[in-house]
Amino acid sequence: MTPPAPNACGMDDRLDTVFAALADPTRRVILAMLLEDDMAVTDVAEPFEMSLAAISKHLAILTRAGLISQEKRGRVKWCKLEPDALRDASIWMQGFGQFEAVNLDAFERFLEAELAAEPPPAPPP
Amino acid sequence: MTPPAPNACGMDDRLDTVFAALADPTRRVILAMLLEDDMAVTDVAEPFEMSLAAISKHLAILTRAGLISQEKRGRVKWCKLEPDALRDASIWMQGFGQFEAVNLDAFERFLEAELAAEPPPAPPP
DNA sequence: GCGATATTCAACCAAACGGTTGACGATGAC
DNA sequence: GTCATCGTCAACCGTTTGGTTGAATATCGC
Repeated sequence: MTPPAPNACGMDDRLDTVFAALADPTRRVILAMLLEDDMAVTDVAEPFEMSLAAISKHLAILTRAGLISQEKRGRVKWCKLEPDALRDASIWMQGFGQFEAVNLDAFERFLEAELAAEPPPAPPP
Repeated sequence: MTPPAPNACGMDDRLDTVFAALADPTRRVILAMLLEDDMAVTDVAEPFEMSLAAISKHLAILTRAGLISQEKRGRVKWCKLEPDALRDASIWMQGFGQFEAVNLDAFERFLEAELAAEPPPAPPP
């Protein structure tokens, strides 16, 4: 069999870091907290029972994955959710990456056609 | 602040294992291979440049995450994609905004339509 | 300048990960 | 029965991960 083209467009490393970042419950909770509002590092750490340094490391991992951005204003560093970084991962999950952009476009057209045809079945509550 | 309810419904451990499983490029390629067809462990391993035992471990991780199932028929163990396991992860990601949850049903119909259109490259029987 | 606050850095630790090799238990072919 | 094939297990190895602590670096308020 042909080698399974593991990194067709360089997106693979990105997916590595994004999925790895999402694999930790602390980091997922942090993302959920940032969904409500931007927060300073100290405030992010406050509800957790671990050291500030540990939270700082988690935030660095989230930043490297592109899932948040950090901006220092004065002596406090503000953390901001960057939900766009989830998009690639979401797209991968739809197509498992191996169906190149061409097919994804086709899939989108397919979805549009479907939505035009049927009334959508009201997603589960 | 209130403790950030890290595991509201017990889905958290599930998400841990699913995202961790997806964080490895080898495993993502395996999932993509299984998207085309069920495969025996040996056939899954064939295109990779690592030992069969390593692939066996990867498959065990994917199985523990619920992303595939394995059924032994005779002396060959068949691996089958279980895309439903992606649903929880997708729903979690959906909480972060603008992307839709994976529409697996639509994606499967799309794949069937595509496979009916083109002659497939004949995966191993 | 001085002390308090905010954050990271550095060194360390235990545990998990991703890989190897070799032995092993099933199963199928003959 | 014998032999090859399929797949896992067990032990090992180096690296990464998730956490700790304590020192260091900015920055703010005074």
